[in-house]
Amino acid sequence: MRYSHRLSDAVHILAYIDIYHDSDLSSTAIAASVESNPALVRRLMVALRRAGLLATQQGTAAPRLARQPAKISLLDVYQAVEEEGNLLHVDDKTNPKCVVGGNIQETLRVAYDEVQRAAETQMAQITLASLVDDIWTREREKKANGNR
Amino acid sequence: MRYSHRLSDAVHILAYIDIYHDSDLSSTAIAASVESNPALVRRLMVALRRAGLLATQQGTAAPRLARQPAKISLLDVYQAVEEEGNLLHVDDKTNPKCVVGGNIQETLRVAYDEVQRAAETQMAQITLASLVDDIWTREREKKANGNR
DNA sequence: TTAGATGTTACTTTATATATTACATCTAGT
DNA sequence: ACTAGATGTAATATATAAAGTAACATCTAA
Repeated sequence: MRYSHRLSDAVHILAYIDIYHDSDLSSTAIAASVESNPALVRRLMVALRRAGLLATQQGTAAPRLARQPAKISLLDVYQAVEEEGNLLHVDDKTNPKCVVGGNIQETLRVAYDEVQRAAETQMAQITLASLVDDIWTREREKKANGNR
Repeated sequence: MRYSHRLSDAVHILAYIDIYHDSDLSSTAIAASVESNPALVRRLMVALRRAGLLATQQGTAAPRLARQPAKISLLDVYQAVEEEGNLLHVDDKTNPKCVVGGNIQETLRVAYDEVQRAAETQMAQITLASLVDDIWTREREKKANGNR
């Protein structure tokens, strides 16, 4: 499969807006950091706005976080940008005439739901604040190593 | 993205072999239940054999489970057939000159690893035996409803 | 009024999971 | 040994979804 980077890019956008809140926050500037393109950034920002995570508006006003970083979880971002929202996928064209083919779809759906819940519980415990903290920690470490 | 059904199809194969152990277990027969094609089934069976879950051999011998269904977990199957094995994916081409772009990849990798562990812990608790039980339960319920 | 941004759509490109085909290889049964 | 019929394996084609691209309407602050 071709992997989706929507979640990673959305976190990137939010972290960028938090860290560079006094600089250029245009979709073009953010896209340069993501190494993607402005339209994709804008589409993701719309999804984040609809989920109540980001305050954006047309015109020249800079976007800002709609909640404190500590109040935004990875799960919030995941649910904002991954509409399908399933980490595992059922094969939905099995043979209904067979005991296995006729029932395994529902069986797997229930099992996958349990896995999904476990993953989402963990995602709920990771905040944008902790991710931004980690980014800064790594940045400091890089500087310290570079100056040795 | 086009969703991968490797895990679902692999579980399907194992459940089929468990349930239909006295019938035709050729890759062609299994492919008819999966509504896929024999080559895909064979490729998945090779992966399952390499992981020690399935005993197959060339020639006419029927495949059989290498372990009891209660000793085969969804995690075992997942690790057997999903070589990449990451449910979430880091965008690996961010701008290294930016504080965010230069560090977020590693930051997200650590966070995603925690989510992955939570999901895998749950997968480890789901066995092939419980999945096959669930398939039979659904089959009985369908029959009961059909005979009303 | 206007510059410059977002919101939005349509289309193109690219990546990759699966389907398809073919054939080498092996084994059980004769 | 021979053969039928199965698996193991690779090459290629196809389908599909993610991301890239371009264009433009819309809005807002100065």
